[in-house]
Amino acid sequence: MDPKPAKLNKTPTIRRLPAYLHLLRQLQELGWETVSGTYLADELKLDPVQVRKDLTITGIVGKPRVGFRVTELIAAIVNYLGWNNPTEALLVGVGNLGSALLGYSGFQRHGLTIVVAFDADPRKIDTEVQGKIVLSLEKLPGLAQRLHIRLGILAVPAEAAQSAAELMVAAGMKAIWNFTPASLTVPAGIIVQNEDLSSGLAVLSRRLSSAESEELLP
Amino acid sequence: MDPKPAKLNKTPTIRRLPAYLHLLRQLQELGWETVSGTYLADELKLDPVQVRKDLTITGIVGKPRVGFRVTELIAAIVNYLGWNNPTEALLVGVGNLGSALLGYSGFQRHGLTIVVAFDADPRKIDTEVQGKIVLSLEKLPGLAQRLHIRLGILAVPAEAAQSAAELMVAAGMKAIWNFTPASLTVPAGIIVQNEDLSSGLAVLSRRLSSAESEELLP
DNA sequence: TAGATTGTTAATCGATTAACAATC
DNA sequence: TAGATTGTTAATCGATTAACAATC
Repeated sequence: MDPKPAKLNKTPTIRRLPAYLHLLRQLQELGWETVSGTYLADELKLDPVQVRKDLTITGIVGKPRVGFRVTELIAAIVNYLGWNNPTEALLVGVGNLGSALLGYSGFQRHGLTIVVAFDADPRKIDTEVQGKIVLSLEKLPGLAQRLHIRLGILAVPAEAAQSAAELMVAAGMKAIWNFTPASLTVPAGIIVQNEDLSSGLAVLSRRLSSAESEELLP
Repeated sequence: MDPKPAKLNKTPTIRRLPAYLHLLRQLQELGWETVSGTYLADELKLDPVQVRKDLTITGIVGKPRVGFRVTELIAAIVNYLGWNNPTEALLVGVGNLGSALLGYSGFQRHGLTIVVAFDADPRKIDTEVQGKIVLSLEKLPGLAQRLHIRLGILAVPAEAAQSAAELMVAAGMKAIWNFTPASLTVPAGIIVQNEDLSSGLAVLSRRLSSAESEELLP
């Protein structure tokens, strides 16, 4: 028994796993049976040591001189991420971004299905967007509980984010995937995963302006 | 002159700046003239020391017992990120995600305008999506050069990502904002910023399944 | 003034990278 | 076998957190 309970977070590694997975699936289609960590590193512009270390998290061991079995590695990553057992989610906010998320086929491939969407705008209510029905927000609590949905995707305007989050929590959501720039306040134990485009844009903007100044004085 | 040229990367700090900015703008609307780092930390669930350290990157200094001037801080962040001088971009791939990006008003607010979109699908060509004209990919090189666009947003299917990226580079793009799961190979000096939803989903999935196992054995 | 808040220096923590023995 | 590749231990690097003097 450790005095400190061992964090075991490994977020940077987890973030890289989908890239490994994507590449491995391509290799699998090409008929590769094994692949070396070195090769994966090359393709993904990563350090080979980092690749090997990352892959240990899945529990897979490779063979020296040979590498890793492609099929086995794919299964291990998918399993580690829980992408083999289906998760159902609801979505709140059917604007531009919300509609795109509704129709995004990438989620399906990772075991995530958005089963229903909600919006406050009467013109959208009871229509279908991307083949998914859009309901009034009032129906959220009842439906969420009946369908045992515990993941909510939040894509409303920033001003509406906190109240929508509260509605979600009251309706039993255990996790909120927050696509708004708002910082949500939720009870302890509720998972909030922020996915904000503007932080990516911030990094990109800085890199662009650094590149510019280097052009001038190289 | 340093022997090592000083990295000065600070990506984690840069990623947090948009959150400060969003909150500061809210406070400004409420009429706040000054705000303490402690308060910002509280609202954003960050460490106060981290907030103060982050803000130093903008060059702004606060007053003990008072805090920071809201307007000044907003201006400093906007300026640091280069969000006050407009950037024009083109977008390739007008699928679900591409359409959402075309219509995403958040970019506008950060000085980024998508001026034109391109797609390979003849049914989309010469239509308007979100008020933006969609052109044939063939027209990209000529138009990009004429308009001096140097940022390309990539939202095509993964299989088409590499060739679209090459087209962009050939047309003079200095940076590619890559919304596909593909790992792009580009010449040295070209900036690639990956923005992959699946890495966010990976983190969320792990957090969800950890939470589940804790439910069983608390 | 007293004390809340700042900016900075030092300590801690975690992730990446380097070095290397094991092995197929 | 020889050597490419693995897994692991140690060193380095960078970011976060703690401690604290300065100051309004």
